[in-house]
Amino acid sequence: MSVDGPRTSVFTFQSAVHSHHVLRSLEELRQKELLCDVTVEVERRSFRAHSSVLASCSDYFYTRLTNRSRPNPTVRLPDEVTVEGFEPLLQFAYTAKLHFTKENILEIHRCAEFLGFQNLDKACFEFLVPKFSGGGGTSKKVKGKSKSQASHEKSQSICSPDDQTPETGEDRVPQDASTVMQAASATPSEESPEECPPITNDKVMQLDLSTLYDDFQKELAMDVHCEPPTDKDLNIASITEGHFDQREGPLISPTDCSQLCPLNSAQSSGDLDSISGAPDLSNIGTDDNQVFDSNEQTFSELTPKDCSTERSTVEREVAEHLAKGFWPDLSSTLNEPLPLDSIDQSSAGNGSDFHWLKHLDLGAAPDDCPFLRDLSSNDRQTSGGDTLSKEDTEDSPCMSPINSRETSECESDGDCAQCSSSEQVQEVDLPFPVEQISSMTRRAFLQMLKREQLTPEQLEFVQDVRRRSKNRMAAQRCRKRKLDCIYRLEGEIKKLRSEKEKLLQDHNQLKLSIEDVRQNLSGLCQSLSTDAAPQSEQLQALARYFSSDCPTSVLLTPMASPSLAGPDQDAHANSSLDTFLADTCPEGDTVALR
DNA sequence: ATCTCGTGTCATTGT
DNA sequence: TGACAATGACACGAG
Repeated sequence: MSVDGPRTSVFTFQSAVHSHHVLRSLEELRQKELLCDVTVEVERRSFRAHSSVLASCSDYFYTRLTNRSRPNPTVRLPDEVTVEGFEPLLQFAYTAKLHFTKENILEIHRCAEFLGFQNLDKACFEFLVPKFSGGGGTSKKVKGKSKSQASHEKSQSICSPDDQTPETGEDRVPQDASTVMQAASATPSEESPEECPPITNDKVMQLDLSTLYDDFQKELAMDVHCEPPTDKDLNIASITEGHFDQREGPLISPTDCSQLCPLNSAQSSGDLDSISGAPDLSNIGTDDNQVFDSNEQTFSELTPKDCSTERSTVEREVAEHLAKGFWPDLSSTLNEPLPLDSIDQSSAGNGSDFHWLKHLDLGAAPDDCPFLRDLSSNDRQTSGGDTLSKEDTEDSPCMSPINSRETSECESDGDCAQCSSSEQVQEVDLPFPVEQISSMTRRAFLQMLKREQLTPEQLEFVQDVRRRSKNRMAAQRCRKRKLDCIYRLEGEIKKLRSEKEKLLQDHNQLKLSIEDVRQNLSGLCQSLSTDAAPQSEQLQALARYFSSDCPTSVLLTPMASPSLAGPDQDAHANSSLDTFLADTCPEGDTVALR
């Protein structure tokens, strides 16, 4: 390995707002009908637009617009496309926001399918359409329920795939929506109207992939890193937000707040648990978002047992789904903490268990995230601040992994290690929140131990908690790395396979070329040997060679350069093959021939 | 009943 | 030498 000298760092500047600016400018241009170069006619209505935007969003427009030579074309859409379905899609193309209602979602879906609108089908319709057309349902994924409860629910909610709603006729369902699908397909008689109220007309949902950028408009995200860049480089532009506009509707029980989380694993539970202690999130929901003000109030008035004013489960699941879509790599980043030096030590008390939240600019947009907003409500209800009471830890699954989740997981099994750990928390009666232990810096931890004058029992417990917590996170990182490694290797395998494929194709191509050259040379030698009969023995041999499949080496000896004349040139025969080939063929072919 | 997957924990090793 | 991170191995619960 050689060292070529001082390493040159490569820096990358990436604007987090550029693409949004472009899109917004295009929308402004469209509104002013500036630079619009295409007219779309739908049901006798005309829409001016930019062909490049349409073509980039829709396969249909791509095909029609790229094949046109005439400037400023008019695209008349067939009857299959209606204004009701097309207008929101056009809006989406320019804003990344899809406004829809229960009434027009099917129409939009139909038009989107017809027009081949990208970035919508999987992310949106596969979930939303069956959701709305099926009348909604309750998620059976409720953490912490006893086995008997779960099996009871299972027996009630599971139905065969054949029961899927006829509107969709699709078997493919996103994994995260599978439970929804099952619930949605239940017959009305199986559903309690209190649990699954239908979504009414006045609930307009907004699929918003861009609004967050407004908050970042004056910010620039700068990734400065040395090559090679890694996936740890957080691109702020990948963060999007979800808007879930809702003016009325039941809310979910706070005791069931596991449903609020867009993630459906114990990990998510753990991460959400930690949110309750996050000061950054304590203000979530206090924003003056007009749409949500009423809900905030409703939430704050909720008692844990009061389900009468719960938000529609359907809407909640829709909101979850939207939020999940907005943070597509949220799950993948859950296990990946930021580098320690990137975490503000002042906020270390927030708990590193929710390090994934650090990937989000909560200060910029948390209030607009439906599930985070809801969490804040639960947060207020359950924790009420930094310190957690025993009641809190017992009642809500949205607590720290140590204090609550482990407790909630063990409802059916009272003597597991987690339960004993939880009980120990109560026994040792720590003078500080136990969730702080793992997130503190070592120095702060030691200072706290010194300050608090803990008993040996407390000390042992605290150190044990810290060790386990650190190890837990390390295990998560380790597994994430493993998975990343697997994915990377799979990618490399794929790449190598395609390279191999390409090389084989090249090989075959070269074989054909060789055959062509052989035939050409054969013909050439034939004609030469006819013209110069006395000296043509070698040429005839050459012709025989080129007309046969003999390996080149076999014929090296009789071969001679046609440029040489006279009997004494035999001496040069062997050495002149290269000259001959070089004269006859391009260099590449020479190599291939030999 | 069995398998798979995700996760927490422990023990060990290297830094 | 102690703290910590990484990782293999194991256990456990859920589906």
